[in-house]
Amino acid sequence: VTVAAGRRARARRGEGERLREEVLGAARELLAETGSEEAVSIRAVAARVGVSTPSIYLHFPDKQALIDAVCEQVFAALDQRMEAAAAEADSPFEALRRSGMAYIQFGIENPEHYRIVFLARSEQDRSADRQVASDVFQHLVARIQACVDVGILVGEPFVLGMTLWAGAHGLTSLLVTKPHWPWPDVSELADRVVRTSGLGLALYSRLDPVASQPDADPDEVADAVQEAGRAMAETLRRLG
Amino acid sequence: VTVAAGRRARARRGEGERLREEVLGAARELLAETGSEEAVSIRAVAARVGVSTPSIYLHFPDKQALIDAVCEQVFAALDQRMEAAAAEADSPFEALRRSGMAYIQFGIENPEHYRIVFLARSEQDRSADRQVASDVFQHLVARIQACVDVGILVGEPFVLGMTLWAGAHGLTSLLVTKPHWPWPDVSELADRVVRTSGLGLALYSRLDPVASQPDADPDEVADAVQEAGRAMAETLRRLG
DNA sequence: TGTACATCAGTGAACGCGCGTTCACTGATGTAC
DNA sequence: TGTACATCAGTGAACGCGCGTTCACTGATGTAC
Repeated sequence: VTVAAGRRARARRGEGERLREEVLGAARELLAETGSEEAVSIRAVAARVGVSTPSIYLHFPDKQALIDAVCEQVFAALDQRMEAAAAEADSPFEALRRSGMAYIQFGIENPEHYRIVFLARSEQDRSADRQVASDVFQHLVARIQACVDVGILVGEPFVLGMTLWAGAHGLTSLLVTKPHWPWPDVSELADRVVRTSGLGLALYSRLDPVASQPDADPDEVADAVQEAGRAMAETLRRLG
Repeated sequence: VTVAAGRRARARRGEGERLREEVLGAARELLAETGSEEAVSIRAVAARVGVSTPSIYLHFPDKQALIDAVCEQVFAALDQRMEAAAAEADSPFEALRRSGMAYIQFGIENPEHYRIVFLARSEQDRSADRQVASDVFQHLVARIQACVDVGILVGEPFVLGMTLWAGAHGLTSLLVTKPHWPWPDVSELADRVVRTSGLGLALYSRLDPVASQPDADPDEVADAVQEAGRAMAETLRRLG
């Protein structure tokens, strides 16, 4: 926990809001350095900014409000990254893939921010979070809807979204929480996870429901898989 | 934080180890109730057992050792559940699927234990954890190896294992950290995620590497998908 | 141009709390003679 | 059968720490007259 170099110059009249931004920035930095909500104390944030502890309360009613504000910024940054990545693609499925990669990339680059936003227990009342988080999810659902529209995915976009989210989040959170694990090449693994989820989803959702039963006849399953693969290929050719 | 009913009876000579088990059990309970490492204090554990605070130090050198011992138990329980689930299957691929479902189920039933074991930042020095965690992972790799042996999956079991783990862990950790999210039917979603990961992995690993390039020709990709689906179906028929 | 005054942007000291850990101790239990 | 004593299983009180939060305050900045 580093203390600011000198005593911060006092803001002029009407510029009190400046401190708010500085506090938010310092909290974000401390979070990135320590990686746990508990480690970011009001006192540490104040010291980092170069201001006395009670000054924080001029702009945030309590500690939770400060943390919430940081989470909001993190969600917004993630959303922006994913949207930008998707915008570079020339097809809906590719857009989905790129946004998935951007998600994982964001987590890798900001492990501690990712941790508090997606790995900390979310209490029932953090409505700000919920709002912005659901922006991220709404955009995912929209990208999936585009894939459904062109026929590359079939099914209910909300549920498809959960499945894809689970895949990307799974890898990201493992990377974030187990940095000492003997990971193979990370970007290759990310690519693999994203493609596996996408292809798996495309295939699974085309599968005859009968073939998904635990007691399905093996030959029937085989036929269903082959047919699903054929149908998927046909869609790809049509779109290509 | 509940306090034990009465003062606990003192152990007889040579039965001092009994307290160790009681402390471990109380720590496990408190963890399940509060769900955060910080909330499980030495003082609370002692109170729950009905013993004075310094007594804990008779059996654990410090708080970290106590938490580590609890994690070890949780890993062991998870491993046991997955192995038992796999044992009921009559084919390697089905064993893999069942162990995946058991993993998610375990997380849902023990969200707070899951949280500290898989969602808390793991420091470099928790070697006990690493040991037991890798038991769980070794068993997963062995099950995947069995699938590779019969030809239903192709590739390097370690990397395949990461991908599957990411899928199951992704859903589980989302369920654990975002209980207020508007989840659809959870067991159906779990089934979907596990099957999607399995099928996706089987398909993806059979895909001609050329087709996985970002700039691959769409028709080539379509052909590769169709061929992979056909090859997968053939394997399923052969095994069925 | 000068001055009284309201407002704004902060500050210093203190509060009570729960925490991990240590230390010198106590008193029951078993054992040697 | 009785007694001195070592050992074992714990205890009570205290330590120093960092935390979130509150309260009465200060002093610079701008404005009204």
